[in-house]
Parts: sequence; structure tokens; C-alpha cells
Amino acid sequence: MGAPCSLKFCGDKKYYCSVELTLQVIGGKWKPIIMHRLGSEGTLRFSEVKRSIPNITQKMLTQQLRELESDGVVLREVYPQVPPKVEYSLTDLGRSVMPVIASLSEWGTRYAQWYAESQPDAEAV
Amino acid sequence: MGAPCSLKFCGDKKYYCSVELTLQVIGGKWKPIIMHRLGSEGTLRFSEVKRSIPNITQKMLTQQLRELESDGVVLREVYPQVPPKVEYSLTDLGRSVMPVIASLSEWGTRYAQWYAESQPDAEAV
DNA sequence: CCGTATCCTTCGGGATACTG
DNA sequence: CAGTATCCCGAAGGATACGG
Repeated sequence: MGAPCSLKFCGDKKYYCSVELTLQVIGGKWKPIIMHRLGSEGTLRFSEVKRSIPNITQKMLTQQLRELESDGVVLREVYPQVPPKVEYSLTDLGRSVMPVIASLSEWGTRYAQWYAESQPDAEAV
Repeated sequence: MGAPCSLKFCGDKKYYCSVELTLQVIGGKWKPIIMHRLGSEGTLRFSEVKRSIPNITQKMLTQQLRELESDGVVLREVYPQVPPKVEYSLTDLGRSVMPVIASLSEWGTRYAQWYAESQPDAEAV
């Protein structure tokens, strides 16, 4: 099972919990979605990722991709040409998170079903 | 694997991603830790949970426990006596999240090791 | 013992405009 | 095409004090 709250260090920040550390890398509103896209599509250009995620702004996508890159889970390849071309893909480490994201996804689906059953008055769509 | 981004409803809030929904329930700074405590210890009084989690404030613990309760993963039992006694434990649904938290924890541990190896200059403690 | 109530700070996220 | 640069807002988290 692993100790969820042993002391870890990463950069100059202290993490007292491995779960917190994981969530720091793959948590937030966009990172799981981005990683799922790259995990299922393989390699994508910036604009392709953007198009595949409606609602995300250019700023957030750039920001999140850079963080994922500096955390070692995403590879960023720049082609020095004009117009610019930048491709993103998962690293080996990045691919190793996919099962974790899958388990988060599965439980969310189960939870939504449980919720719908236990709150039968909340049916409106 | 499950579709990570199908449309879900929960209360009056819309979730376009099951991962986001899961993180809404068990994410944040304290919830995974709280659930791990209850998962491994069984039933605990408020003060016991608090004592087992250094640094958490009474306000945050109360708040997070109430949210976990209203999300159906934690059971809260009040004993009408003085001084007050309140016990917390996981529900069946709550126990079903434990593997998810475990997988988050495991990956965090692996990541910390990977990080230490790839950044051999960041050793200071 | 188990909370509430206030007030305050920080940070994730976003709208919009501009650039090589 | 693939970004920066600003400015802004709301939510998460926290310190402190008080209450049944």
C-alpha cells in the first residue's frame, strides 16, 4: 500500500504526503484531461491539444503543459521553423501515471451512478 | 478504463470529467489524509483524528469532515452526552475509494524516487 | 470536547490584448 | 502557430477568538 504520509522533498518544497505530491503533479482542473489526451492520441501539436479540449484558454494550456514538462511527465519538442511547430507527448514517467488517472476516472463514474441512485430527485439535465 | 470526460451532474454543479468529480470528493490538501486515517484506524473520535494529523486546524478538520460526510464517504455519529463525543468512520462508499488513494500514494512514492535520482544535486534535508 | 464565527492571505484559474 | 503580458476574481486554506 505504501505510506501515504511519509516525508518527501521535491525542489525546495516539502511534501509530507505522497498523495499530495501526486496531486501536485497531475491534479488541478486541466492536467488530468491533458494527460489523457496525450495518452490516448500519442503525439499532438499545441493546436491539436487545444482543439481537443474545448473551454481551455491558451494561457492555461501553455502553463499546464510547461508544468507537466518540468515535472518530467510530458515531452515538449520544438521544431525551429516558421510558422512554429511544437509537439507534445508523454514521457515514460508520464505513461506510468495513466493507470492512476484511469482509477480516478473509474471511481468518479461509479460515484456519479451512486449519487444518481441515492438522490433520485436530482434527475434534471 | 471509462470515459474520463463524459458529462456528469452532481447537485447543481456540472462535471464534464469523472476525474474532476473524484478530485472534488477526495481531493484537496487534507481529505486524502483524513480518509487514510479512518481507513486504517477504523472509527475515530474527532480529537483522535486531529491528534493523528499534525498541523491541521480545527476549522479545516471540521469543514473537511462535514464535506466528506455530505458526499457520502464518511459517517458521522454524535453521542448526545457531555462532554460531547463524535465518532467518524468510512462508509462502504468511502472504503471503495481507498484503492484509488493507495494508487495515488504509490505513484507519489515512485515519483519522489525518480525525482531524487534524476536530480542528484537536490539532496539537502 | 467539539465545534462556530471572523477575518485575512494565497493561489488556481480566466479574460483580454499583444508578439515573433 | 504558439506563445507572452496584464489584470482580475473567486475559492481554498489558515489564524485567532469565542461558545454550548
